This record gives sequence, structure tokens and C-alpha cells, in this order.
Amino acid sequence: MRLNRFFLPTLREAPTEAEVPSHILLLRAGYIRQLAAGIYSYLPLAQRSLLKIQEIIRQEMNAIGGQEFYLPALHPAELWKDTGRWEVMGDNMFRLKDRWGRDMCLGMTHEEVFAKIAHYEMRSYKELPQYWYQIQAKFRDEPRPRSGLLRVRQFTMKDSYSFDLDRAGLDLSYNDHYNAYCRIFTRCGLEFLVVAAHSGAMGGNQSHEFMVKAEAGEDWVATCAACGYAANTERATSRLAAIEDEDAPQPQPVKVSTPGQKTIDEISRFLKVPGSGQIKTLIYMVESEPVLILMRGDHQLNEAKLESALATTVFRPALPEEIRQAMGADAGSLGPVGVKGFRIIADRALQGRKNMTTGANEDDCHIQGVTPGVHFQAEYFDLRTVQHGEGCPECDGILAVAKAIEVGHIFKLGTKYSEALNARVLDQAGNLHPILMGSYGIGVERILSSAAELYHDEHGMILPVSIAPFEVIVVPVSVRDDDLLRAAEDMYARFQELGVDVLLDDRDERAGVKFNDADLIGVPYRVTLGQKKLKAGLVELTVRRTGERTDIPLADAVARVAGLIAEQRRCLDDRAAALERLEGRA
RNA sequence: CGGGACAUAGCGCAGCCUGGUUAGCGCGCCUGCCUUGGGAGCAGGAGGUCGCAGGUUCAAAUCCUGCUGUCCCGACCA
Repeated sequence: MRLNRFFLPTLREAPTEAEVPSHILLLRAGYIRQLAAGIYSYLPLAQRSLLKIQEIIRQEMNAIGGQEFYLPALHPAELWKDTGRWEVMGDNMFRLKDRWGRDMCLGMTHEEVFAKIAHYEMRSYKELPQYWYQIQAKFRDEPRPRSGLLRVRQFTMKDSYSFDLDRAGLDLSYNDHYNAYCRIFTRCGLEFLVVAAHSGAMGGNQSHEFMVKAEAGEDWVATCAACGYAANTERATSRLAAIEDEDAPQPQPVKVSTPGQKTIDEISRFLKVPGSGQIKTLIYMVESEPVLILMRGDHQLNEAKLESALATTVFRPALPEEIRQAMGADAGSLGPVGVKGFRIIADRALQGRKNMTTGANEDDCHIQGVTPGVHFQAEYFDLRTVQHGEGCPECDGILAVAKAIEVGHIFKLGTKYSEALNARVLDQAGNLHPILMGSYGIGVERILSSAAELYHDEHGMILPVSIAPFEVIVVPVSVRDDDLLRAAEDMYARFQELGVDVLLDDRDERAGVKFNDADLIGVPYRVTLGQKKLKAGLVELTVRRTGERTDIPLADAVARVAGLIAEQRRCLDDRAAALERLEGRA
């Protein structure tokens, strides 16, 4: 491509609406422009990069036997009503009506549509397993789009679905996808980690997320450097230091006056009791019934874990009026002792504790000497969010908690959708079985954004060669010098002959402008042609990642750079292949 | 949905508090000269419904009300 005719609207300054590095860079480098909140146009640079990412995904999906489909983005409501997700998805779903007033929606994901096809067409276990995938736009009316392409309302997802007769088959399908995903992200040049994850609204019972550590991420992952334990904090557990409580001085709790003291910290100071010696009482409305949730004072409730414990998604923190009506006191003076008629669930960290402090259900009063199991009964679950620096649950190591971007997520769905949509096959014995499904997603734009987050400097992006929109840029420092221009044109033509994605900066601009643009858009290699060196038969090669510059003979420049690019690609491919051996499953 | 902020030229901003004739600045853009190894220099020029709609006023970018849009902080997900 000739830059002279290429649409490259680079910005010298960062637009104010952008805060995270990838957003700023993608805007500045002329990759994207915003159309509305969370809706972006992809300009030629972005499109080139995204197509390369999609091609890598295609190759790896095809390699495990995946078959590419292309399903509608526009769905009839009935399909989603059949699985109950018409209601479950709530305001996150874009809804519309057709001219006859029929309810329609834009697809948020495609379990329903694929399962429907399976329902119509799959009859026998002999047809299984199947891996079906597509690369398609998804629509989600996010409450808060943000961070450029990281959280948007329309995005491109590679979604695949596996169909198996039984559990063992699903396990194999899941592993195939697990391995394919490792290869995909590796070939895209990302450093990533795989973590145990919460299944959420998707249903199913096992899932992993593929995470790229980055400040701009919206997820938190807990990892142990010692044993490799890794989990989303929605799932992560940790080893807590044991606490030896003294026996309470009296058999019954004692009420104390705590005027104006509401928070855990205030009580700590006022009563000289650390947060770990207190019971924090939260009231949630669960399917419109108040439920008491008890946490150790210094611990945080994790709503994803609460969802698992309650086995419902219909809950929310109670409003102040609801709290007063249920408990007879305001938040800040609540406790489980003497409460009747409400469900009480408690975090496991309270099990075996004694002589604790909590609210008395009377404003400005607390009680001390409370022992779980003696002064109140509760159902125990793991409900707390792990904290940085706590002990690893699987070894003697220490957990680190870091922010991360979710680039992929794989689920074992089971039969939720196949049962709802009646996708069944006959087994060998002639019995009907609902098909076991798996669901596997990759956020295509998030790969690009993650790369930009991971690899940039003050000059711009430094994209991996496998996903960079161009592999090399040829820069004659002046196009008014015929010799330079001719040499550059010649080099450009020879790169093209070799199938290298080459950009020729034939703009009549000063060298500095060209260098800055090349740096900004993140082209991995730059060949600079200047008068002096050219007379000596030399050109300059600059490696974007390292900034390293070397003079090389004009005569071998093309072969040399093409070789470097191929070597870089091979390096990523080799790493992907090595992963496969490591897992040894696919 | 709760909380906070912003909206003036393509981008970044000033002006608004304390209303007043032609709304400025930097970058970018166009023309010419000059320059050509890290966003140069000189001269000239184009470009604005001051987010929208009402209101107050002799007079509104400026004050008031409503709306819309965008961003940021909390609950959802690729």
C-alpha cells in the first residue's frame, strides 16, 4: 500500500474522551473512530489488523475440526423465550419490533441459534461430535461502554459451540478448544494466562477465562507464582491465617452502647476490636425476600460467589427502608443474633470463631461475645473476595491479585440449551439424549486492544508482527530525490513479490513526520532510505520493538527483512506448537 | 440505574464567574516561498447553528430551566 493514497488520519494530540492507553493509541494512530458510545468504526488500519487476527483464529479453529458458519444477528424473540433468556438478559439485550409488531432482538451470543440448528438436524450419536463456529458481530446494550474497544455495544466475537453425546466427549471438546485458544493467543503475540472462572448467566459448571494482565482490564485475577494457581477473583479462594479467639467472658452476648459508630473501622476504634473480630451483616433482597449475609468484618462479599450460593441471579442489596422494616435498625447496627424468620447465610471464615462483635439490631448498639453456631445458626458458603497477599489455597505460596482483560472464555454448558430447544440424539442403545454443549468465545477487538495495552511506548504502538496491519514500512526520507524514490519503489515492489505486507511512505513529508507516523501505528520493521547511505549502497533497518538500527546493504535488504518477519512468525508458531506438546491433549 | 464532570473550528483548549459591536489561541488543513534523517520556518487563507430547545434581557457562548450527547466512578461480560 502506498501511504500517499492510504487513509491514515493520525492525531497529534489525544482526544479527551480517551483515558486508557489502547484507546488513546487506536484513536491517535487512525485505527478507529467513535460513532456513538460503545460503537466504533474500524478504519483501514484496524480492519487489516482485525482480519489478520480472524485469520489466525480461523486456522486454529479449522485445525481442531471446527466448521465455520455465519448466523443471523437479527433473532426472533421466541427463540430466546424458549431458553428463558429473553427475560434473563434484561436491559442488556437490544430489542426491536418488525413491521408487524413481532418482537425481535439483536444477538448477544448464539447458543440459541446453533442449538436450534442442532435441534432440526442432529439425530444420531454417529453425527457427533461437531464443532461449529462463526466470527460475527454481537450486540449488547452495555450499561457503561468504556475504555475504547474494551467494552463496547457492538463487537466481533468468534463464538464456537461443541456438541457431544456424553460428558467424556464434552471434556475432549473442551480440551480441544482450550488448546486451540492457547495457540491463538500465542500466535497473536499476547502474553496471557488461563484462569478458573465463574460461569455467570451462561449456565454450565466449568469454565476458564483467557486473561491478559493490564491496568485497563476490568477483571481481577489471583495468581500464585509458586504453583501456578490462577483464578478470577469471582472464583478464587485463599488460605487464611488461623485466628485463635479467646472464650467469651459470659455465656450470653453483652450489649454495648456505640453511639454514632456504624462502620467496621469506627467499631474497631471505639470498642478496640479488629475488623477480623467483627461480623459484618449485609441485607440482600433475594427474589424479594430479605436474606442476612454474614462476613468477617475485614472481608468483602463477592456477588458472583453469592450468586452460586443462592443459585439465583435475582438479588440485590436491600434499600435502607427495607433494612429498617426487616431488622428494626439501620445498616451499621445489624447482626444475626435473635433474628427469626429470615434465611441467614455466612462466609466460611466465620465457622469455628467465637467471642465476636456485631450489631444488636438496635440503632447505636452492638453486642459482644457472639459465637457462631451457638448464638445464631447459619448456612455456610464461600462468599468472600480474596485479597492480594493472602495465602495460596493450593500451596504455601502467596497470591497476587492483578487486573486483567478477558480475551476469551470457554464454558461447559451441559444440556441447558439442548433441553430447552429439544436438541437430542439417539445413542447406541436407541435412547434419546439431550446433546451436551460447550460454548467458546473470543473477543476479536479485545485481542487488538490487549496488544496495544501490552506493547506500546511513548511514541505509539508496537504490535506483534502477526497482527500488525503492515509488517514493514519503507521510508524514503525525501520523495523529491529521484534516486531515493526509485530505490524505495523498487524495494516496495520486491516486498510485494515476496508477499510481505509492505507500506511505502511516498508522501511528500519531512522525514520526522514519516518516522513519527510509522512509530505511532506500530509497524514492526522500518527500512529508511537516505541519500548519503544509499550512495554507499546502504539502507537503515529499524526494529520498532527494540529501537535498534542497523545499516544493511540495499541489495539484501528485502530478503533480510522478509527473513526477519518470517522468523518472528515462526517464533510465535513454535511457541504455540510447544504449548500443544505441554498440554498433550488435543 | 445511582454518583461526578464536560459539551466553543478536524484535534487540544481559552473566553462564561462579572452579559455588550467582528468569539480567540496552539496544532492540523489550503496557497506560495523555503526546507527534507525525528511532527521545521516565513507570508497569506479557509474553516464556528458556541450540543439542542425554551426562558430572562435592549442585548446571551456567558444567567435560568428542560432535553440530548459524551466521559469518569460503582452493579454486567468477549
